Amino acid sequence: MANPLTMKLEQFTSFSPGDRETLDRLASEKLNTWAAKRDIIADGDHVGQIHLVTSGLATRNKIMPDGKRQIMAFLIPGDLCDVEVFVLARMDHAITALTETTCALIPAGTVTELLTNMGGLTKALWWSTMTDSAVLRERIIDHGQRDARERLAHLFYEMLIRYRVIGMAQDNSYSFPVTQEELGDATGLTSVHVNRMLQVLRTEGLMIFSGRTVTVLDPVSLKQAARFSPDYLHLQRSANERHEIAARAGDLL
Amino acid sequence: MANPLTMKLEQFTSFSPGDRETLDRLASEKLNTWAAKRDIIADGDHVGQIHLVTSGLATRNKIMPDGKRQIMAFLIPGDLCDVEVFVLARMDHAITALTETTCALIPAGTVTELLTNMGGLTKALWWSTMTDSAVLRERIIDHGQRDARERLAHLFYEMLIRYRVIGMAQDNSYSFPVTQEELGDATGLTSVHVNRMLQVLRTEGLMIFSGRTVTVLDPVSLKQAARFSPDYLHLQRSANERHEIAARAGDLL
DNA sequence: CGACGGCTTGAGGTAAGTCAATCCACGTGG
DNA sequence: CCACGTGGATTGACTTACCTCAAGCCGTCG
Repeated sequence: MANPLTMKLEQFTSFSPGDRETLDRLASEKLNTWAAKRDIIADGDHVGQIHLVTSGLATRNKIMPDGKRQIMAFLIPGDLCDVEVFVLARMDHAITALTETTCALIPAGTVTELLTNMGGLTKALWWSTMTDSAVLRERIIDHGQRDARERLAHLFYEMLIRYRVIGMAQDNSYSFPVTQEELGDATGLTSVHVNRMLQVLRTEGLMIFSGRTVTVLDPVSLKQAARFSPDYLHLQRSANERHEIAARAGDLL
Repeated sequence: MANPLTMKLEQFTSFSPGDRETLDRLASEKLNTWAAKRDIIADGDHVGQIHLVTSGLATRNKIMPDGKRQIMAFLIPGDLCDVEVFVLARMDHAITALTETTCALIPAGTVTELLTNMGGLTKALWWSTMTDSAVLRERIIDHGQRDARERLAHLFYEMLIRYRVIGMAQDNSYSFPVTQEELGDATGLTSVHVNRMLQVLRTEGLMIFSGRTVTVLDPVSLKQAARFSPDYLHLQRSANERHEIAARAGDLL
């Protein structure tokens, strides 16, 4: 009987018998089962192996500080839970079993082997992809959990950090040449409503968006208004290196 | 002067001098510039090289059939446009310059080299990651473009395909043991509203969700109600192989 | 100067949320 | 075998965040 991962992958590629055998073996070798409502991987976990769902149903989810839960994806047999292992230090969300769920654990050895053979460019590609996904997930949270004002605050705060990281922010302001229409298309709002919320943020003294430039007046309050939690950007390196990034984005995290 | 990609990546890792040199070279070797409002990569394009933004501002976006635009991400210097090259045949969205934007093109040679050295498992990981991202992007479109009924229809239709692909759907029905509360957490709706919309879908004769089981009564109409476009799942192989998948999900695409 | 793209403001409409009661299926213990 | 508790589904009445439509404004560019 074919395993669900191979079935999925065969939708787009043909495997050599060797590849298929490897995949089949990985998918059946080291199994583990979780009861319903149990976390397969908890938010913040550092995982050294990859989990492949082989039966059951799980969710990729995040519990917000206010207790609300955002489900970002349903995981069914054949789905991988935590490819982020490759490059990111820790999970920025949880994987939770909805029903009894069993996973195949792709052994740490295989993973570290792949990691060590990885060139600088490949690693760069993975990191870029993984953080992009994390940003996409945050955008889903946006819509589920944040209202219009919070969403805009979040976008502007995130962009400040991203421009800081590449050295293109001057202090707390940066050039961001978009129209309010485009802000609307990005946040799922109308330009009319974007306009009104920008006024609110301005009168609150949090930030100004004018002349294609964002000026953050009160970073702390803006962060609060955005209900911003920096972990999803994965900018934190090990503690003894932290001073290096402090110069760029550290105080925003 | 450090290039933005290296600056970004150094937030999480240290490079060997050799790696850094390679990255710096790739980021400056083959440059190309696009005027504002031009597509850097069009929806449906098949791309053989990777685009790295080095200056300017672009969006990752999708134009819907009704003409509305959903911006899924802003791309700033240091961001990669199309890592999907690795495994997916074609782009399922566009990259558009907002202002004049220049990109470094990572040459096709480098990319194919990486591709050929890729083992079956690595390829599987990439494909899984890339389609997961595509599903995440579709979820963003959900919130920007679809109302509650369409969103639920979309979720149920997508799950039907996914269960079909792994051989776990019987005809047009599948077991989906979630509560209406959980459907709400996934779609960004309240359980109350989920309930009402499920009733609508039922009375319209499109589908029934009862006893933890989804039964699609009218797949064609459900697909229409969901405004479902299958390209983001990347299940289409080359034309001469298409008959192979017809048995599983083909008629749904 | 007029045209145009983008911003601003106002008046009304609607999809979805909130709150709260009721109902139903079930499992469990007396 | 029935009483009860519990988690989930259902329904109704009311509220609200955001949308739509539409007009007016403002700066810029040909």
